[in-house]
Amino acid sequence: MVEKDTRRRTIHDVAQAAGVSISTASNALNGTGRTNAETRERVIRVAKEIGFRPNALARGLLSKRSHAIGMLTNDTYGRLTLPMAAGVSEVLVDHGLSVFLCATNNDPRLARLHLEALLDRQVDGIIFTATRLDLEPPAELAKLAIPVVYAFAEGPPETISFFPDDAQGARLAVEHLKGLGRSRILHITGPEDYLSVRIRAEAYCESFGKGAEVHYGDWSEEWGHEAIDAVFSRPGEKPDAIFCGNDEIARGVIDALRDIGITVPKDVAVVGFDNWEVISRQTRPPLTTVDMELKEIGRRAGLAILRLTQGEAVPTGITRLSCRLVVRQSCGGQAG
Amino acid sequence: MVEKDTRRRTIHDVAQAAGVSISTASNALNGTGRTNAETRERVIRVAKEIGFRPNALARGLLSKRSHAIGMLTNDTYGRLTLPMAAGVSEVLVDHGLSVFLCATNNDPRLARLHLEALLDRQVDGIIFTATRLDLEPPAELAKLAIPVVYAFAEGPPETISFFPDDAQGARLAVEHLKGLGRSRILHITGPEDYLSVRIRAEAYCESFGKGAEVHYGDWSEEWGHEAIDAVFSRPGEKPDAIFCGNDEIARGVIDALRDIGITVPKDVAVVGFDNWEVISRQTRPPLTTVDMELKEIGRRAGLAILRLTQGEAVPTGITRLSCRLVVRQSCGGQAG
DNA sequence: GGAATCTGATAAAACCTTTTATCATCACGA
DNA sequence: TCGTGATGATAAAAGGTTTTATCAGATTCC
Repeated sequence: MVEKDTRRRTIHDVAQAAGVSISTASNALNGTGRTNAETRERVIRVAKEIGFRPNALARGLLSKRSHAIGMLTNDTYGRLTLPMAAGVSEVLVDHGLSVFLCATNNDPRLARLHLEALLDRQVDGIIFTATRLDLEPPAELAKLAIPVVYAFAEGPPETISFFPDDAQGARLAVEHLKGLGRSRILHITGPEDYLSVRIRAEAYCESFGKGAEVHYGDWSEEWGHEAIDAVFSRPGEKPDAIFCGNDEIARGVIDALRDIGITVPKDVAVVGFDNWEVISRQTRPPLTTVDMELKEIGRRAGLAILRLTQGEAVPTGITRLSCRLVVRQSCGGQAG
Repeated sequence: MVEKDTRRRTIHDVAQAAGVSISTASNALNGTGRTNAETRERVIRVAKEIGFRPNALARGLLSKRSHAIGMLTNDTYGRLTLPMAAGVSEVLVDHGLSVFLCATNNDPRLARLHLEALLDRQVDGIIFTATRLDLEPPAELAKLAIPVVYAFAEGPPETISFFPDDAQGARLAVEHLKGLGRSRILHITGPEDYLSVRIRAEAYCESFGKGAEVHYGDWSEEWGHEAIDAVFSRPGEKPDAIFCGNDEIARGVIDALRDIGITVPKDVAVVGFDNWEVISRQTRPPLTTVDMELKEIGRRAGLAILRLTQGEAVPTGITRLSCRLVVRQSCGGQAG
């Protein structure tokens, strides 16, 4: 009985089958050196026939480029990190780069463990992402010899970071509401110690002007309820629009309004933030909300790493990427 | 001005600094061969001093084990895949294995591209996960020379698959409701062409017995509303409990019940499926639901790959892992 | 004292690929 | 005929690590 050889084919096998030396095979396959057109064709044909694929480890060992990057994330695979990872991967896969995903779960020990593993693997670069903008990235990162890009996280000076443009997103929401004729717009949002919360609140105040009113709380539906109950039970003029810090709060707001007999969007228009579809599509009415374009942030971060690994320069500093307003039915206007 | 040497330290540097040969250094560091205790200590100390870490590429090239695995997933980083990825990573990181995450986005071209990249990188194994149990995994997978494990997906015969135990999960829900004295339990669930939907429905019917009633629909809150409206507007006896196919449906059901003046859990108890916390924690009252323990599925899949790469045998076939009932307030009972 | 055994260290091969330098062959011009 | 250049192929080195086989020296035993 003949044993089938299950070994992977190497360039040695190609050379032997094509009747040339290893170096000639390599030159032919990579288009380097000087090779006769006929031999080159033959080598390529033979390589395809026997199913040769170069060993990335050997290649990386020599070139000192592993064609892999690491993605280090702060959180346990939350909803922010993953769309970004999709964007990163999307940009890189066609350039032959693969992505190691490392969840540090906010544990410094785990972060160091993963970081060391990545360096041992000679990754070409690292993308660091966080769930909160104002969370400090591990200091070791800044000292590495390989490129590092921060996405949804801010690195030290002279590094490269990508963020959603929170201020522009907030303005988008407020301008939309103003454009629909709303004049008493409230802002109900998350905890004030989040940087993004402060930026959005500030942009809201500037854009809306006199009469702006911000209610800080937490990221829950519960809080949306509470805030509405408080606002509508006090005397005086009532708001005709609510700009919410995220979609969960918006959902609570909408439910609370319905409970006290106020119609959305006729009496009060509501805008959310995040476009977390499981929530925003399922509210009644479906929620108009600000999408942070996380996938695009991932794409840009991936592109930056790609350029850096190719030795090109990428401008340092923070790049803020535009948010997009997703119009559904919670504001009235064209969609009714 | 002296240039700082930014090169990574190699075992050659260690050997030189310790005044021994490369082989001795290797033996000392790995505890192989015969080494004098004193020399061994010295080598280890020197290695630590100059910050030596072995190059994983070189190591992998020789040992033919890259100490990395690939995770191939069907969906665009959905909520099912990611808890599993966390579980996988959690098990493997302490064994020095890293994880390549590849999202195929249901595109066969992309799947092949990623698969080839993984093989070129000499990964030690592959975990395939899908968003739907009855989706066919790519056929190439079965022919690979490296171990493959399926998580939340079924491989061909003689392969290794891990699933949540849908039947047990459904029984858990029904028994819980029965134990609380509920006697007219309805099942409102997703599309009948999902295998898991059929399994859960069947288990519900068996466990509940005579009078079982299944309503198939889609995975939306909308559908939960509709179903409740239909059931409660028809004549005859009304249910006192609803077992829902997922948390979104359950949320729709709870909202619909409130709208028609029926109190949860006093008049009708509700159980969900998935324990998708953004929903299950935020319903009013918070939802009692079945958790599929996705992270545990990931852990088991990771463990299986680990064993296989170490040459140990792992029993083939489908392993169904128990679901867990998360008791909140939507059923009454001890939690009120 | 000489053979046998043991100890500790090392040289060299191997893993697979790319690249540099070398070599052989042939054509061509002087 | 000899040198010059160009062409096409190849041997060898390099990358960093592990492993096998070898070697020198010390120890033990008769």
